[in-house]
Amino acid sequence: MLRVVAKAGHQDTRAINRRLVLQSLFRSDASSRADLARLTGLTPATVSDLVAVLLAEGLAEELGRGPAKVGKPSTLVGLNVSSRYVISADLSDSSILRTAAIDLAGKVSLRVEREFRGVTGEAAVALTEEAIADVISASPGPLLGIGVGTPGIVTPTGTVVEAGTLGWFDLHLARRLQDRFDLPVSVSNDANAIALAEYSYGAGNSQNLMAIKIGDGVGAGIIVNGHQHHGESFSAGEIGHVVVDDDGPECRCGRYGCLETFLAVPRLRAAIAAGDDPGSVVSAAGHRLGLALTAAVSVLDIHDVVVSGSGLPRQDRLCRAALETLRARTLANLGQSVTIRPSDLGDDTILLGANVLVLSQELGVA
Amino acid sequence: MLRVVAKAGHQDTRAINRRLVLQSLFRSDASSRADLARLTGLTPATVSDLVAVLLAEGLAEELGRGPAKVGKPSTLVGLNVSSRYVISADLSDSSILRTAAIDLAGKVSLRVEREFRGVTGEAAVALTEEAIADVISASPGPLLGIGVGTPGIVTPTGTVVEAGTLGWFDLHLARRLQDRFDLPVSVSNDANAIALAEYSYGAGNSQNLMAIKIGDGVGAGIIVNGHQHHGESFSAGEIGHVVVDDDGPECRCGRYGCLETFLAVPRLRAAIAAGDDPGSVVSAAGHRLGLALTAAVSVLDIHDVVVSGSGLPRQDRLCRAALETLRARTLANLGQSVTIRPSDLGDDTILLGANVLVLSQELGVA
DNA sequence: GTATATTAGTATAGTATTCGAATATACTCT
DNA sequence: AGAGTATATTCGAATACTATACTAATATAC
Repeated sequence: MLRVVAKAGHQDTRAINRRLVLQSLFRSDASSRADLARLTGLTPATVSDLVAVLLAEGLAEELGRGPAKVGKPSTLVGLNVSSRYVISADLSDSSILRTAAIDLAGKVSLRVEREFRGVTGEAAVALTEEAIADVISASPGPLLGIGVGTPGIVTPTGTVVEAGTLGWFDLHLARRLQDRFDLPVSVSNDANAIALAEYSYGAGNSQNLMAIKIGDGVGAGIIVNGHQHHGESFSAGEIGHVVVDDDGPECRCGRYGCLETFLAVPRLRAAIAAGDDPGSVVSAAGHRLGLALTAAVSVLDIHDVVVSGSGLPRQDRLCRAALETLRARTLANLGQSVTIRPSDLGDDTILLGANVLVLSQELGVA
Repeated sequence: MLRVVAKAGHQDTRAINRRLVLQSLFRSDASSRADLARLTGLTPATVSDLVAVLLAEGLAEELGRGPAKVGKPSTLVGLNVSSRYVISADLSDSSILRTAAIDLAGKVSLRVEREFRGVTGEAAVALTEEAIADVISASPGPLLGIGVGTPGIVTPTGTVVEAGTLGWFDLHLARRLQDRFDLPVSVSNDANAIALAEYSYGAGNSQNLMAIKIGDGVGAGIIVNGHQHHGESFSAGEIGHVVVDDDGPECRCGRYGCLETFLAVPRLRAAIAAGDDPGSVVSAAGHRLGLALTAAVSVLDIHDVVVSGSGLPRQDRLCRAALETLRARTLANLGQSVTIRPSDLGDDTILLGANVLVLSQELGVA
């Protein structure tokens, strides 16, 4: 079991209870202090105190009278969704760099995009900083922090260990941005960001979730027990280079038959362009995905798998094929419980995931 | 990210700091209060206070003078390893029921075993209670709690959802034992218990670990980020019925080519008895294990895989074969970091795991 | 042999934060 | 109008931390 690593003092108690109240505010549009006390288990006195702080900070706002019942009428308190904004950046697309300001309700209220093709190394850092600076300067309110979703291997402290497409190696991106903008910065792998977004804003509501990101490559982000899972060397989710067919085509990694060789968008496109029936191509790819998922899903007992990929054709069919294969190859019990579904969060998924990261880091919510 | 679910008060602060001190005591044989303060980050005054409590409870004991250096000599404080005992039960073996009393150092100080073959349902509960009662009555000191490792699907609250071999379905074993013995009870799946034991007492020292239990069936226990992972329906680790060969032999689950059909001890024995070369049989089984592990290990980025099975022949060879297959089928980087090794904790692994469960539940250590 | 420095541990006062109880408030119901 | 009820605040007690000062016991330098 996880060792306790830090001592606790009064402020920690306070921080936990504050988070509890904030979480309640995030979940419902309006609650009275009495409601919050019941929800959190805290005494009314403590809740009043905490709410006063949140009101003073502007995070919460009073919303007038509650419904009239017997007794003193309640004063409703709600989250002030436009009191803070998160700056999010999505570096996962090799052709376009997306940045946005997102309010506390998760609504994108401002967007800045930049042509991104071919930019790597320091130039990519500079371009990212530029775009972020633009959003910040036009941002509609005070900022909570900056969240970034990037391809590659990322540590929880925001160092990009390796991101080949961007030419980044051991780049402490979080520190760079922190120094530049003097704001808290959180960085996450793009697939992990998708998982976070799905966890907080998606259709499912389980504590364990896997998000498959299909693009030029194939990766996965995992939520285990409500937490992002990074893995021993921060490489959790590396599913693209699992071999699923010993006689498969050559992969850019040098092996043959990696999942990526069947599932990456360019491969799918190429197969379809070559005249193969699109349905069959996608089904075959889904089958391979199912092969790779079976063991992982079984071992983790995950019921919620989300597939996300822009420009990915026939996602429904892909998911169906994957599920079919998975069901044929694991316990009936598990197979019946698992769903594999396309993401329904659209093109902003990674931006939203980066937003969740900051919300969770800075406010302890989402 | 995981929602905070409970409010915090003064006692929680206290509990966390107490755990910190206890953990330090568990880790080293003797430390001065000043050492503990440095280790935990707490002030000397707080440490003194907490140590006083632990001394009063008998959990800690003073051990005389520390080494003479400049300044006032220190008084060493250490864990009193015989101040509490955990009662552990291992129900995983279909022929023998093992119970033991284990001291705080993890040493088995008393053993009671019972013939177990064929006993199921209520009779199995009765037999378990009997054996536990025997250990308790002969136990060498005050008890911390009861820990049980059992086959089957077990919830974190100690309900055995399903344990076919024992004929248990929806049995709230923890409550039964709690009512009978008036002690805290923790119950865990046997493979999970092995994982816990390896995590706390094993050779590795990573926060992510997978333990493969090979017996009549095949299961896995997983430690993710220092925590036991139960999965969405408490079935995490179900790896035995992942299909690894479409043309494999029929499995008791009705499918063909499940991992179990290659790896379960009876299957291995049968193959060897049939005259096949033992080395080849084991290698082939290891290969299948590697197939099943590849995706799971890749997705979770686990570096430490432990194989445990009593009566399992040539474990070294099995592990080597599994690793070889795994390396051939995933990223070189990951493959190089992964180790697959036989357990070195012997026949008491599950007892020790159940012990860890109780230590972690009741003292917040291990 | 004495003064000084150093480390251990405790005692005391101050502070943060929660909790419980009492109280003020403002409404509905009769 | 008066009783009843739920909301919210105020106030004091309790808890457990931190900081600071203090005592104790030793080694070391001279």
